[in-house]
Amino acid sequence: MAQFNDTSAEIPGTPCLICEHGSLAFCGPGPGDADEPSRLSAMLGQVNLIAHDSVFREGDPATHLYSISSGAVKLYKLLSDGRRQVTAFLFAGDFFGLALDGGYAYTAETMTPALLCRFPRRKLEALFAEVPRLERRLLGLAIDDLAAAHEQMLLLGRKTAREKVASFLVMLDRRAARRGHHGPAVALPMSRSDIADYLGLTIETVSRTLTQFRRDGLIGLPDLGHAVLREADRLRQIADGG
Amino acid sequence: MAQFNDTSAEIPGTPCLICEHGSLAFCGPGPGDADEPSRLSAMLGQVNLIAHDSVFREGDPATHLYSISSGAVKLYKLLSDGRRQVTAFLFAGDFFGLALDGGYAYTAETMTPALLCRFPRRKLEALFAEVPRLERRLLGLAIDDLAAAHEQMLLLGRKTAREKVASFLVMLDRRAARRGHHGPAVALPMSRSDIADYLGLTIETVSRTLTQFRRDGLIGLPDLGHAVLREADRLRQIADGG
DNA sequence: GGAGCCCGATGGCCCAGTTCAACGACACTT
DNA sequence: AAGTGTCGTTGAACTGGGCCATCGGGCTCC
Repeated sequence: MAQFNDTSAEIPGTPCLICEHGSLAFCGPGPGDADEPSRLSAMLGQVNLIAHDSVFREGDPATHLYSISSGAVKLYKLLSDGRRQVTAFLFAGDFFGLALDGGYAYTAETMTPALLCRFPRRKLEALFAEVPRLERRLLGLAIDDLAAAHEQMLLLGRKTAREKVASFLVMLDRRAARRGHHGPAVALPMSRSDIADYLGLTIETVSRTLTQFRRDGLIGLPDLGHAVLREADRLRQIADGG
Repeated sequence: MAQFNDTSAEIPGTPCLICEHGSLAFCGPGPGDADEPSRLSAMLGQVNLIAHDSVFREGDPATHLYSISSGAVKLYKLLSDGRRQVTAFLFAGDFFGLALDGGYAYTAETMTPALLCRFPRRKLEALFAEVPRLERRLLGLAIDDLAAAHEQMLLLGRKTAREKVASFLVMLDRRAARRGHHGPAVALPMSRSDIADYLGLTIETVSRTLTQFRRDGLIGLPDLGHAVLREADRLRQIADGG
């Protein structure tokens, strides 16, 4: 046996798959900084995780920033009695783990097998001084996250179950398109329970609402892991409260 | 993240009222940057607004960053049919208006007469190159906001009316203490309607829940604009799902 | 291959919170 | 001081979505 059997595998070829995602990922190189990717790749590590694996938990010391090379991740917070709020679904090119000394504000868990790039926070901060553009990009990403969080608050606080589910499908579709997935079906790597905890609903209501959309011809449900938006415009209308 | 979070500052006599708030405000100078306050004050403008005045609206071009010198401000988003989600209540020392080129993600409105400091975004960005610590502090504040937003998602998606109102009172109390207000009563400068739209409830439910807390001896309601937390620990317990 | 298990779908009932309505307390105006 | 508008409280009835129970399909593991 001339081979290692390391679970956190080293990836041959490119030093960081994530950088292929370019402008979507915060480690993507910019036009004017030819030396930046190599500096970054020198300090980043890769983590290979199976599905339903925990990346870190709420309150853990925030040691790394993560970026998703492949796979899907969810973020969530818990109440003491087990009630859960999923605050984000993340896919290839997305990043997470931005936190202060108080520790991570949420738990991060894979939904599928996933390859993550991670950067030690301390080392990244040292690099900020040399590559200011890096910090600028991180601030931009934080602002994007903030806008998404505000949008989700509007959904959770003021939308009906029907509007919530429509918003969810439209959001997944838009983000899949942004990642270059233009197929007819949107991937649903998360469970119905995850969807319910993301939308502030119960599993039953999510299930019923999806069934109703299917009966109304708005969507197709070829299998549990996919949805086809047959009437995307109508869904967008429903999502916005029409 | 001490590097992001280093907002501790001693405030000498400064031309900007906002800087009196020291560590709370992002324009407060740091120990090592003696020339920073003057650079900042050179580019900041002050805005004096009456109560219930609009600072900017969702979608407006994001020209300035704002910091509250005195008064109280609310942020909110609207659905097309008028449903509203208040996403934040802000007080002296808080800042808002962080946005990218897509424009502001929310509307900002005063709840009381307010004195705001504002910084032109473009000029501030130019200053980032000279004073990197500024950008670091802004990133730290954005991360704080993000954690608060996640906490609010948990509240909106998974807490009961009783837990929501308790959380709201406890949050106001904690933040008032942070601003140095240690009196017996918490100020409620917002209307019942604002509270309802912040908690994802109706005015009636907020009113009934406050009355119930008062009957149970948990709070006092000396007048419409104040609440006294008589059993703060019990309220904290309720807020966390106990 | 079948026993057990997990997950999602569906039906029926129920309740927390909404909706509708009335009313009282102020503040401002004439 | 009477008229009017705004805001908060309270009561009564309603309902959207939660809760509980059942069922069925696909999976893993003997």
